[in-house]
Amino acid sequence: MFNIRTKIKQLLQSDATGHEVTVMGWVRTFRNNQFIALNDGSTNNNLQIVVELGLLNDATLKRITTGASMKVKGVVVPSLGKGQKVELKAVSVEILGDSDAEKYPLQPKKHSLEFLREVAHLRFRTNTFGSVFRIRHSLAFAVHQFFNNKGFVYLHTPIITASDAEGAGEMFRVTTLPIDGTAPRNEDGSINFKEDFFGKSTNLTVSGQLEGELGAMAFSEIYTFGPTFRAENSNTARHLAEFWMIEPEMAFCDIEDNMNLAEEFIKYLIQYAMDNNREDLEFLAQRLAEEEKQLPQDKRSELGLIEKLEFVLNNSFERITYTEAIDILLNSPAYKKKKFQYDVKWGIDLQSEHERYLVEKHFKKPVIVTGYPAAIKAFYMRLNEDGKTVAAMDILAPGIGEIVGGSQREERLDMLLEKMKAMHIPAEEMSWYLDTRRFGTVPHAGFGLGFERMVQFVTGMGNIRDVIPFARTPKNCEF
RNA sequence: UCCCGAAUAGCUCAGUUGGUUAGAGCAUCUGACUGUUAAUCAGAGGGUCACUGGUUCAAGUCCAGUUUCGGGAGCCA
Repeated sequence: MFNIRTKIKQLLQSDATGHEVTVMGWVRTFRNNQFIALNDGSTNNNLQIVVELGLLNDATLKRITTGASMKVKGVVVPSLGKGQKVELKAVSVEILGDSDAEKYPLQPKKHSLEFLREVAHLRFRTNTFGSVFRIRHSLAFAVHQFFNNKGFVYLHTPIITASDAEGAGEMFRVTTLPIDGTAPRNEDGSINFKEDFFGKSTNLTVSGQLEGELGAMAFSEIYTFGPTFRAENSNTARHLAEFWMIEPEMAFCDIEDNMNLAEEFIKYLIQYAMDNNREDLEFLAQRLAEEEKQLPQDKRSELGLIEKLEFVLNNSFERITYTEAIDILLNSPAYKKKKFQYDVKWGIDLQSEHERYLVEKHFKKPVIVTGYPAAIKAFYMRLNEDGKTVAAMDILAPGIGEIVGGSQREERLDMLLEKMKAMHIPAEEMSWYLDTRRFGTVPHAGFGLGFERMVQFVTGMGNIRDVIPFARTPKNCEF
């Protein structure tokens, strides 16, 4: 029975009138006992339903409240009022689900993002989150389209892993053992994980990369796109305990190819949203512009959201080495005026303030930094000729910080073993990983792109909790 | 986790040097109006001032602790 439904987006796209349609959706507002603004989530634009006097009895009129769902059959007519080209003259109205106006939390007015986070189960019904999550969908779809077009194999790497050698952060333990202190013990008092479900200690994945490399060593190019878990006690606007990450891994590929792919990928995603989510981007751009009016002039962005995205599309990312980045920082007015809280010298890890200076002040566009000191990067990154830097690359985006982290991998077995020993990574447990270097090793590279950070960049949303449907952060696991 | 700030009606906020009955706009409810665009007009209801303890004749207001949220930092994507 529901296939007779016309989507509101489709209806509003056409100027055609005179025909009868059936629409279904949720009431945004009901004005004047006569005009219903109906929304079905296909677009932020509401369909105006005109209910003529006498069509409905008082009891039914009272049930048309904000949030109520309904099925409306009517005739599409040119609108007499301003604000919309066409409207629906109702022939019949059926309330599908009532919404108690006294209890429904959403009002036809502006709500704070903080408040809407507390009603995340209903915030999809707002314009802002409607736009954000339609764009999120588009970007996810574009991820698959991009890699599929290039012949990459989508590889599902495991969510539960026994590997704790990655060092990408604190992990969530996965166990079926009791937590009340009665778990089986070894003689030395430690927990006996041989009795656990998998017969060993297991965690939620912090990265699919190592498994991804195994795939690349057969399919040449793979990518993963799945949830990732970090048990870090991070309380910021750009960290989640559960987030989605895209990790391509390419055989026969060096750091240069890796950078090229990452830049092309990011631009592809932006272009896809520009082509397919124009209305939603325009809505968010306007929302941002209004928000910025509250700020003092020096805090406002130079570019609007759409201009920012166009600028990124039309300009190459700046590519510099870590050593060059350090030099720029050392020669910067900010450094000379001692504006940096953290000192700058070769060998340090770049701090947020340093990254922001490079991206937002110096280059004013996305920057790819390569050739980091080996000591501050992961064991699997390939050692450069100089013997002290590795073929790592981080892409830094304005307002977001690190959006991509990647590297060419160390494919030389002896070098890799040496590095693992130096970094106290148990080679025995990683034997399956090392096999790729033992049997037909090839130069290869890959990167990880934080999906939510990408959504943040495209939508302009300042807090990562507002670009994932249900955020998991320290002390918060609602819904 | 660290630094700073905040928590008052369903929402957004005001509340003076501590002072007796805690306010506004919007929302809600009732009525009016009926081509409205966050409709408008009139009226009404609505409060554990985050929580726990303390100081005081008296605490929304001062102090301590806790919780949560926001801004910044660290860890990172």
